[in-house]
Amino acid sequence: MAAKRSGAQNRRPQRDDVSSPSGAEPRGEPPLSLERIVATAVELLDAEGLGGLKMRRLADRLGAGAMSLYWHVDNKEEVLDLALDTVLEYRRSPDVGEPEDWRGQVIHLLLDWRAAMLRHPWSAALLPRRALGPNMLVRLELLGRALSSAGVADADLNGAIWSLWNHVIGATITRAKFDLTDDDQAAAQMRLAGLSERYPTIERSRLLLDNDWDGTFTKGLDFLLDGLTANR
Amino acid sequence: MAAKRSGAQNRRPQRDDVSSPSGAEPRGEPPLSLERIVATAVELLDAEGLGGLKMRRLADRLGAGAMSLYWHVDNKEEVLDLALDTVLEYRRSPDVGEPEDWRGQVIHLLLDWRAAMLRHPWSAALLPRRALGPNMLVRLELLGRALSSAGVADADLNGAIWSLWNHVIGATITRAKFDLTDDDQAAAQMRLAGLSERYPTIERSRLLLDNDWDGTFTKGLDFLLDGLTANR
DNA sequence: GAATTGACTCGTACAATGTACGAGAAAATG
DNA sequence: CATTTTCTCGTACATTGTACGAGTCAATTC
Repeated sequence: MAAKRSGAQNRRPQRDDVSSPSGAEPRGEPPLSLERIVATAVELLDAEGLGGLKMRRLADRLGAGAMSLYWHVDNKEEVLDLALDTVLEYRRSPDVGEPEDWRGQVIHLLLDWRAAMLRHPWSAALLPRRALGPNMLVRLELLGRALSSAGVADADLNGAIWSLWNHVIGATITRAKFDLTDDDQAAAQMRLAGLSERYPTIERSRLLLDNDWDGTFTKGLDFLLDGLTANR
Repeated sequence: MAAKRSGAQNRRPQRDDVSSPSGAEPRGEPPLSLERIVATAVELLDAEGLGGLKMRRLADRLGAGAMSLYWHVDNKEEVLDLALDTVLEYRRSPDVGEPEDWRGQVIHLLLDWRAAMLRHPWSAALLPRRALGPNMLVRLELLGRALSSAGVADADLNGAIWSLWNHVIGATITRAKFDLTDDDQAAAQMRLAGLSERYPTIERSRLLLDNDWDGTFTKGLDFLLDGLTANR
């Protein structure tokens, strides 16, 4: 028992040796900490993708031994959870905007959300498995507030939140997938062309090619918001 | 080179020994085949989830050696791809419905889609990574056709398809996640309660508890369809 | 019928990876 | 100084995907 770390903050006592006299470590590596681990994990994920995050590699980047991480973190999953939630932190825009423009607020909220995830494409793949971290909850809370202030009835609130959330999730995942498979994209349309008798419609519409992701996203968003407010 | 299998069908020459005289194999195991491998993989996934699919385990279930699978399949990823697409096969409902009821068709299409995925909850987690298999394409094709016949302009077609697709994806993933974390659900609301000052809205609406997933899904769908047809 | 080829199976072995364990170092505390 | 707490990390192991190559058996060719 007595889980080593639990919720312990890294209360480092400010190890104030300006330089270790024996210059074994050329780099003045700051000490390990949960924050540093997560930040570096995000770096690594951004640079190498989901598959690139190995505990050993992460430790290397931190100038630490692999097992040192495990004092701060229970396991790799926790690193991923924390990395995901970190990336989802909502930085309130300086201009809050007039509170009466609820629709603009919602749209801003969701666009920002989607943008945050697209900045870190690996985050999309984590969504299906990981739990909701505090930053995710903040976003849901803000969304709920905006909708509520827009006059969405309490009975419809959850449905509204989930619908919009689903839109973000779906759009982000789709977008991220097609970014990753990049070169596949042409190949995919090729494959389609070969079987164009079976898929005439999507072959003709070139569904897998020139897609206006941003446009699709905001259009779908408009439809949802229209619908949500239409039935009051 | 000469990739062992490539697109080769398993053209088994019908090994017609009714029973091997020396009863070494009590079980009349049918021979290995891509179909059997994928079918068994789906079984395993249904029974044990994504993490439960190990090549050795799969081979065991098939009464084969682990490495035998690799003649039929390039790697584990391919097994997952095939399992996902198998599960997404569209079985056309016997009553096709009148062609003029395009909206009913679309709704049926998407409900069926979602139902197929929820029957196999592991499929949701695969969506972000895997490519589009033939069965997925069939579904997109049918969706495109229905929308097209509904009068959606060609210019809007892709946007419409993707919006609806995103809705299915998002809803399915959200739903599957909350199914899996089941017991977490109560815990999640607890955690929320502890921090209810920070998340008053979603705490009050009990967002993480009593959710009417089916209702949310069809309602959001209605909004999207309304919007899609409203602007003609 | 003998030899060859090709389709298919599978045991062994290895590399990669997450992490249990426990020995320490270093700082805080008494 | 002694003791406890906090933190680091080398070693070792279990798990898992899969490369390799030998082996089996039927079909084909000579």
